[in-house]
Amino acid sequence: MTESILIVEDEISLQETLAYSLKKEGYAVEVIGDGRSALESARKMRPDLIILDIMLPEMDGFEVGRILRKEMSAAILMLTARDDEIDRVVGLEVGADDYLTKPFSMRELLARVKAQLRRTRLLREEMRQTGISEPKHETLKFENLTVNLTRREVTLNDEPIQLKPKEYELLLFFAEHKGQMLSREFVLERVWGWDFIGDSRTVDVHIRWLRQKIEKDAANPVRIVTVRGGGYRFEG
Amino acid sequence: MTESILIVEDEISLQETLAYSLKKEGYAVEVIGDGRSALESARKMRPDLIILDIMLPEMDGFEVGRILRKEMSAAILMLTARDDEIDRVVGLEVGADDYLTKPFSMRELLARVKAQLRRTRLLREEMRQTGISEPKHETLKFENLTVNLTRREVTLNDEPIQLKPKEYELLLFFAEHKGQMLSREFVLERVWGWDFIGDSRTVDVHIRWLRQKIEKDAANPVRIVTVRGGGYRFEG
DNA sequence: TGATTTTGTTAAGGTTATGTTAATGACAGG
DNA sequence: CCTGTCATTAACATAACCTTAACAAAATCA
Repeated sequence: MTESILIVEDEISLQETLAYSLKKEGYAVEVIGDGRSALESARKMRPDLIILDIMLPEMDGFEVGRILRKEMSAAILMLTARDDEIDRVVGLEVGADDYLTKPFSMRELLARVKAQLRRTRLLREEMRQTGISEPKHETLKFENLTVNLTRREVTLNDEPIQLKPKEYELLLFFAEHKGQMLSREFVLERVWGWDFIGDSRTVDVHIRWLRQKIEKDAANPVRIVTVRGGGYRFEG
Repeated sequence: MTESILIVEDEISLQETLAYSLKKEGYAVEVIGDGRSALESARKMRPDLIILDIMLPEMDGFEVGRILRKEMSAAILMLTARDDEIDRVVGLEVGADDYLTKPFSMRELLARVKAQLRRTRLLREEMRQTGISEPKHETLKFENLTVNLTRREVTLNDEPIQLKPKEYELLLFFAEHKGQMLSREFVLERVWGWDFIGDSRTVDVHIRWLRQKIEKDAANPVRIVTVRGGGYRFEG
């Protein structure tokens, strides 16, 4: 399996240098010149790594990174021109996995690319060994509770129940992680989006509403139990 | 639990700068000055990230990195003096996750540390991810005692037992260091956090509670034995 | 043995985490 | 522009928890 890399860079000469060097290393390379097209390409291509310049026409690298980070697990390596962009790049705003400050040597870039892909590969292998990735089921069933993905509908005792959008997403997320303790932070990152800024207690309130709708006795929940000091756990 | 970093660096001034900055960021930091001791420290400490200089007395960074890479999953960030060492560092020989070429700014180091730990965290969470049908749970087992990381649950004779948050974290820490004598101070630093201010006897009290819950006879403990003048040791 | 240090044990008090409700403000659709 | 729905936050209530201090017991030392 050859690994694929998407280069998002508008400077033609750099485009060519990068593409040439990476291809020579055996990667499948695609190049795109502006931010907006980058989104499309990435969605189609599902690359293993994205090399992303900050200065871009149409939509800057911050924004592109922010969006792609949410949508896929590809490693993101950002190219910055200025030192003071580092914090935004690696910090909460984008959450890039690595960065390079211009000017950089090709050797340096190749080294970082290699390191990132190495990590991704390890991750994938682990996931395969533990049998994690699998196709999404049409509906998830738990005794008298079902979550229908295609209809986006939840039933209790075969009766559809009315959930607010966030409640549905939350329940779905818990349902997909049955038996797993989920911290508020993890839930926020995955359901609300990694860039959510706000109080983690928000989760509590939504849990409360969910409980009222899916628990027999909301005051003594058995489906979504709280793990004090940790988070919550869906028991099915 | 706070994330821990092992710094392997012989230059005193750099040691201090690194340790100071990283502690200020909230990490538990330990420093060691030569290659051979680094191995011991790393085995005991089980850090989340290792900052490893190449130039070291006793045993150079290449060798240390090569060995540790095999033994643990900690991220390795190497400090190189020369550009032409990059290939050896990141390539097959060591397999470091990242590197910095001296001289580097503290901001740059912090950014890379943050990015690495973020990845590690994500990777662990992914690994713990259950998938839809039957969860693959990461579990530590000791005869009739199990610690389930995924569920954040402890069972004794297959029956879940109720642990308070600190008790759970404490037991987990001991379980991860089976057979090792752990001083109160070390336990405090890693379980309570390096910035905990207070009496180390606090540990005793929690140990007591743990014993009541996991020992057959709490008055004559065999799982968590006390090492007089030293600390405690988990025997499994 | 008697003195001293270390650890065991317990309970009280302050602290923190979670449950719960309501108010606020954002947003979409009419 | 109004109306209704929803997400978020603040605020308060309650329950669980952690730390400390104090004394007891055990081990160590002189």
